[in-house]
Amino acid sequence: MNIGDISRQTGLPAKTIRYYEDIGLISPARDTNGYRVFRETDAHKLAFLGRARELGFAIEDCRRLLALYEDTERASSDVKAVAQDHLRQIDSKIGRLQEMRATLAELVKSCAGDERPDCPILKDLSKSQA
Amino acid sequence: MNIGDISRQTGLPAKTIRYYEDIGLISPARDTNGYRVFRETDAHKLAFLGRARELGFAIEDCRRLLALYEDTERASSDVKAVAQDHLRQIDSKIGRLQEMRATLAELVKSCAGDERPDCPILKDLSKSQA
DNA sequence: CTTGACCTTCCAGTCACTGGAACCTTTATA
DNA sequence: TATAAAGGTTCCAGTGACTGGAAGGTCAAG
Repeated sequence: MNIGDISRQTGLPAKTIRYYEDIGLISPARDTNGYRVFRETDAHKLAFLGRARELGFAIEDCRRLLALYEDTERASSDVKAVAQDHLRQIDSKIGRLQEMRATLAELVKSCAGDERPDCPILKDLSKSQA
Repeated sequence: MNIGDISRQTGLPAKTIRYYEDIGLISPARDTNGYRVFRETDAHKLAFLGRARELGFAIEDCRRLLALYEDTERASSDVKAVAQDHLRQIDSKIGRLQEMRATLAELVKSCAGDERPDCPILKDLSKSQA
């Protein structure tokens, strides 16, 4: 399988796949013409990576998860720890976004949105301390 | 006021303030020794920027908002449009994060987290299509 | 034999800073 | 007065996870 095939199969852009090789997440074989050759295991790893990235895991987390995936002696607690940590980070991100959202929604609601210059949004932004 | 003073006053790192000058958001005067000199208007602008960034506005949005802030002929609808657009983006971000969170929480819950290798998290990540 | 669809590498850009080096200026202290 | 500490300056490189584009090699079809 060439990079285009695997790209279609996994839904990952070819650029991304090359990048993953660059940073050592995968090491596909090479054909005599220099083309990358992807086998079953590469396909599996890429699918794994794609799914982990979808769940928001950072690349370094993906690296750790992939290592655990390939280590049949792993403890599930190690995997769980990575996931829990990520879950906490997602929660804090959501929290911060919801704070922003609340303030912003208030401001948007209070702004007439007409041709006049008077604007509570700008008023809020320009006040010294929140 | 030197950069250190304004940094303490606004809570923005000196590095950030220099960066804001670099990209043309502010243009503080210069002393004969080359030091930046910050006046009231600079202080106001920086406070404005700090607050807008806190609300998650992108730098280019900040630039637009600052321009509107300084344009006394502005229409509040222009401000509102920027804010609404940002609000929509925050909402979509929150939505995506909540989806991740839901899946991840399920997986974490289903994982024993002990010394055994069996792990539903890895199982999920390795399955071909979600 | 050429066209077009592949593939390759390498370099630069994204976003909003942040760290660090190398150096200059001002202020406080011995 | 010498010096050291605490400020200031510029410039370059790195962050994360790609993405775009240039310049060029390879392969199958007509």
